[in-house]
Amino acid sequence: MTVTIKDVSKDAAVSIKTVSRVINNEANVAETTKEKVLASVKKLGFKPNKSAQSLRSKKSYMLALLYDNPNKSYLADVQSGIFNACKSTGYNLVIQECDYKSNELKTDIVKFVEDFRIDGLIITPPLSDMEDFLQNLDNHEIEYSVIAPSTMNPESLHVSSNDYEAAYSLTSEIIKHGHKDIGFIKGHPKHSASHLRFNGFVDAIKNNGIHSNEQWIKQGNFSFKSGFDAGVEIFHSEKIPTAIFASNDSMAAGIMKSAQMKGLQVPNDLSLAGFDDSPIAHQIWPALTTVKQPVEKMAAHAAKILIAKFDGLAEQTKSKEFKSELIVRESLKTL
Amino acid sequence: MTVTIKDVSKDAAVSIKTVSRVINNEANVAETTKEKVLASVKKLGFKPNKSAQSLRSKKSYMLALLYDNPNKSYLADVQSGIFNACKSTGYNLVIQECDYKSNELKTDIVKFVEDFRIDGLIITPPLSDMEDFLQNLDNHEIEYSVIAPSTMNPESLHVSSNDYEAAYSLTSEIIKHGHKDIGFIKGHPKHSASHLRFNGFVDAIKNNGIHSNEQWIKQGNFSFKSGFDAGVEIFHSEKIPTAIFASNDSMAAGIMKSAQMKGLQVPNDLSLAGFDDSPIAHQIWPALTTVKQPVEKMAAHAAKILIAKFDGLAEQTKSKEFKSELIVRESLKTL
DNA sequence: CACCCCATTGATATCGTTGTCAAAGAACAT
DNA sequence: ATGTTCTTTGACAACGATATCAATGGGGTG
Repeated sequence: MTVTIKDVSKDAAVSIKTVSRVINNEANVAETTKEKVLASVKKLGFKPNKSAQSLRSKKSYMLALLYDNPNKSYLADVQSGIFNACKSTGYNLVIQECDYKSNELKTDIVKFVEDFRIDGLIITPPLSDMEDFLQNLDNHEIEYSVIAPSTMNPESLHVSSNDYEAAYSLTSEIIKHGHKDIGFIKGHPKHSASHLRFNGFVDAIKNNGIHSNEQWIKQGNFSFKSGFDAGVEIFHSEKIPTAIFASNDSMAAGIMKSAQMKGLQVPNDLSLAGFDDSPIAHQIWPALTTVKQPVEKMAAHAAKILIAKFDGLAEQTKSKEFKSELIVRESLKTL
Repeated sequence: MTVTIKDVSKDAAVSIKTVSRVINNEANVAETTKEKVLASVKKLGFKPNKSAQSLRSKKSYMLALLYDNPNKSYLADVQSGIFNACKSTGYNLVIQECDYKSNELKTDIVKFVEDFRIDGLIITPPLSDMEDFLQNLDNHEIEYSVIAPSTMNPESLHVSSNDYEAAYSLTSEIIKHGHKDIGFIKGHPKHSASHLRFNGFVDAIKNNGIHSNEQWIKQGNFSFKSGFDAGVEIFHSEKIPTAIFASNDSMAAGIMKSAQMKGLQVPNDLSLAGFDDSPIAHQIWPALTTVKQPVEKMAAHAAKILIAKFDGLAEQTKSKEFKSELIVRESLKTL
């Protein structure tokens, strides 16, 4: 029926332990025996039984993705990246939704990891921005890898993005298009990305000698509705900006809705920019100028560095920062 | 450290086999012993080790979701539903992307199931519409549950939706709003949903004594771009319809873009309707009239009937049709 | 009362790996 | 040649569940 390690050991005329050594890449196996074993493995089409490995070695070969209510397209991209990274390694992914506001979050997650014998966690914003949450994982010696725009702990496994620089250059691009009256919608205050993007905006404004108007800077929370509401407020003031930079595309779409309801034409009366290049960015008209992050690649890398650590290959795959790409579309007009 | 079945058996003063019987809900255990065991399980916080169970019983406790390039929000909803259904049962989910056009699809999937010892598959359109693919699974005695608008084989495990009725009533709604010149954008021809939705449209038109204009009926493939292209074509003709019903929201958004580029105002110059209630439906302005399917619930049910079959509870959870809900928003105007 | 049957229970083998530990042999130093 | 160390290998136990099959005992039947 199914081929076991025993069959391979017979075929290769070595002990089962030696086969085990070979398939686990252990040291101290003679090159010739190794080849012999690998030949038999290939010939018989042997695949180690995950359950048996897991039972004996106390590893589950399961990673868990922790998230709290991201937009669906971000989540899908993250998952897709992780799955691709897992594919060849024998690891699997489970998904765990969390509530970052919950008081029991810390204990719940520790319990979750223990109950399901999860080998490691992949953590997305805003959970990745909660220092005490990560500290607690450290205390319990739970392995994790963080996907976040910035990282407080350079020792930890992480992938980051250059949100500050991207926001800076997108703002510069808006200014280059002749805009001087620029509004900004902040993201969810618990996400470090929100602050980085805002800081990038503020510094670009300053360095270009432009005065920013407090009235045009609104607090949002990354949701479509928060963008819409911010738009309504801004368009209510006596003077309105010629361009608005929203911290993500959903909010930018919300602003576009409020603008259109007010009779303002994008981009003729108002230029708009978002962030993330989510599907909506090019499914509305005019399409949004935005910033595209390689989310899928980032997630794949987050999984890879975690798995590399388990397999003792930590030297080869390390924490890394990924660059974003500016995408200029019709929503940004030259004045 | 961790509590095993042995600890429970000691605590409850029974054999490990009896504990096993209790946690697996086997017959022929005296009520009193059962209670005794359950008390110990609770007291010690015992959780069966999945790997050991899996190794001995030859079940993997893993379901796989098969999909081919759906939109991300649909995929996220499906996953979320399945995860919820799995949560309490001890089953896990892995995701497998497929290419329905691939020649090796059939053998690849059989190999995938065998390699990973997947217990059962959950299959989404358009894979669920490929008769020979499903037949092949049957031949290999692979268990699966299908999420699809229609089902050719009433014997199979499936959840379906009432796409025909929903399209019929949405069309009727459009007609009730005074429209007589109505266009239609078909979905991807490999999806049975496309035909059901189209048939619902055609029958509603006919039964209301309205003449349909072939020029306004275009083939799409569910993508934003195909909707956009269809719109460009339609708006090119001498007479344009007063309303267009697109087989999904992405295509409706595409039409909206082409309309706006042509200077047509939605809904004043053109009413629009979509299908699916994807996020974009209410993130554009005017928001789309559409049909909402309980995707998450459907997916959860698909997982449940599969798991119920494994646990020998097939009688309790059966295949089922889910009803969609009409959502009328601003994109539909009364003439 | 003897007999059989069926419900209940347990002792032990088993699933397919990895861990432990010891043995054999090669390599090197003395 | 001898002792020492290091590399390579294998026999067997162990991981924590379920499967097999036999034992026990209470209840029903003739």
